[in-house]
Amino acid sequence: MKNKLKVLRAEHNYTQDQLAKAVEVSRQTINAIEKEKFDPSLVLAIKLARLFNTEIEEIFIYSE
Amino acid sequence: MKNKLKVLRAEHNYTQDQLAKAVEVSRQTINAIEKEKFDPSLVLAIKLARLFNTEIEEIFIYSE
DNA sequence: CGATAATGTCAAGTTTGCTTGACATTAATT
DNA sequence: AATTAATGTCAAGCAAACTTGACATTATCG
Repeated sequence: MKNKLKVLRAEHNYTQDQLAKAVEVSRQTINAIEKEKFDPSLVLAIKLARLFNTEIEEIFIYSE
Repeated sequence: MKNKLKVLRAEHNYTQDQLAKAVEVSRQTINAIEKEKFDPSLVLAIKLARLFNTEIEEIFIYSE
């Protein structure tokens, strides 16, 4: 799964740490997702979409 | 998190087993999600939304 | 009623998401 | 150049998602 987290975060002027706090996960989790080490849980994906005022599938692109 | 899986599945005339196969998980996983034992992964949520031609947040309702 | 399909549930095990803590690298500021 | 902020990454551990296998209960149907 690909994602546009880093871009969205930049557009909204958040550091990884600030974003982590805003969605209540650790900074390492945000970093790992940006680096596509793993995918977020559904709850985290929802929180991120809401924070950035967009749809989950605008952030997370899944093919197949 | 609440969800409308059971209703959607009924509307589309799927058995739990058929749905499980359609989204490539076990029947028990579908059952557990319907019974709200746990939430699906993001990938599974996306597959379900696509199969039912709807949005993730139309199926999975998260508050807070 | 009796058979079969569908659903519910439990246990045990694997994988994945996420945590804390630590430290190294890179970018920004002074 | 030196300090600080931000990011990258690793390890160890816990929790949640998901698996297989088994069996019990509830619907459906001949």
